[in-house]
Amino acid sequence: MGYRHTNEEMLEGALAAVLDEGLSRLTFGRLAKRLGISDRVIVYYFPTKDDLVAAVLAAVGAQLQEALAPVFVAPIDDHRDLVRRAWPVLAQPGVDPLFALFFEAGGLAAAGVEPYRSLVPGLVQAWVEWAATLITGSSAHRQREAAAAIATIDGLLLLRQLGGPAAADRAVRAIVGDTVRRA
Amino acid sequence: MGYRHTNEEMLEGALAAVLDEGLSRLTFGRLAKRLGISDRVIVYYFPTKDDLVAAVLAAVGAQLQEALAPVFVAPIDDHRDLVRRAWPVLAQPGVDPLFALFFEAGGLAAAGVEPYRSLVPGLVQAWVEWAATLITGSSAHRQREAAAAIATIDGLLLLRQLGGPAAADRAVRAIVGDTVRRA
DNA sequence: GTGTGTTTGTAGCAGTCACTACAAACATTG
DNA sequence: CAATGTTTGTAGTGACTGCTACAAACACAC
Repeated sequence: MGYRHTNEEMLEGALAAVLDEGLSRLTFGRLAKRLGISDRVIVYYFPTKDDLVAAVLAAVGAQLQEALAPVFVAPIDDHRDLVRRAWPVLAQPGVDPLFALFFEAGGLAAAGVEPYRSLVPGLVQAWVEWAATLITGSSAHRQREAAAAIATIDGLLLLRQLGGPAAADRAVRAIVGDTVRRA
Repeated sequence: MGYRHTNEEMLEGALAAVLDEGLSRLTFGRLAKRLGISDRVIVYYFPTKDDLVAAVLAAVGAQLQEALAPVFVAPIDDHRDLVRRAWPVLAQPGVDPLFALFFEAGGLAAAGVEPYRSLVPGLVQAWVEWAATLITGSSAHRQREAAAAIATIDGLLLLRQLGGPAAADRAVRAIVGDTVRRA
């Protein structure tokens, strides 16, 4: 038998743990107990808590992009086009806990808490840039619409977290409902 | 000379403290040190930490409404109309720290952390309802546009916190179209 | 003055946290 | 076997947390 634990296995466990309990309850001790191992194995692979959090946040970012990938299969005209297509995808189960994590990390980043302040903006920027490459039109148009799309989706999902699904659905109807027919 | 401390004075100090350091660094000890008083005076007025946090969050909510009040002086047609008028107001200094607090509390609420989970949704709901009363049109239209306005503004300000002012400005341009008015 | 409410000093509680020291058992490679 | 890397046990550090106990000084209303 090989060694029992690997970096990836523990990262998966950590991701499951934070999806379950949130970042604020991620500790060496709790994660070890959850995985049924010694806490010092985790420290062996992630020498500091920041190392662990950074790895978890990277995994969250990857999961978020993976969750949004189906939205970007077809060329996108503008941010409202994107929201219209994204909303059914964002209604899938598993999306809300993922964004709950994102908002928790984003809130801590906005509050200046390390290591979130240093890590989350990079995630958002990568996300916007990735969206920009999948929108049609001029470079300026793509950058504008990508930023608007990320902002709108984030706002809608935050409203869903804090105001409930009904309020978010109402907001989506207002945003994509009045269809302006423009080229 | 009267007693030295009142509920409101300490609440003001607590609000200033969280605007400075964030909710995650709000403790009895730090607040007392900042105010130059004993920590047990704070406990005397706010017997538990949750009492203190609840009072601070209520104050934050009031400040947010106060900051947004100038937006709602004129009748609002729809959420894009609101965003167009709100953006110059939201560029005022002091708005960003206030929303950083809101996002910190919202993130913790999304993560299920008490007492945020129990307190923040009420704030958001009150905010949406308040906005709905100031939008013109039918009841359904007002509710839709109010929810969309809150979602859009939150998304834009979150993008400003995490992606920088330039990205947020780009997003606003895409959302409100070419008729952006700047002050 | 008496009674009641406020402020502070001093001290401590029990819990959690990230992190460390050290030794021993274990697996893998060579 | 020898060398190296991995896992665990036991134990502990120092810092911080919300919260409490108790007594004393203080302000105020009556």
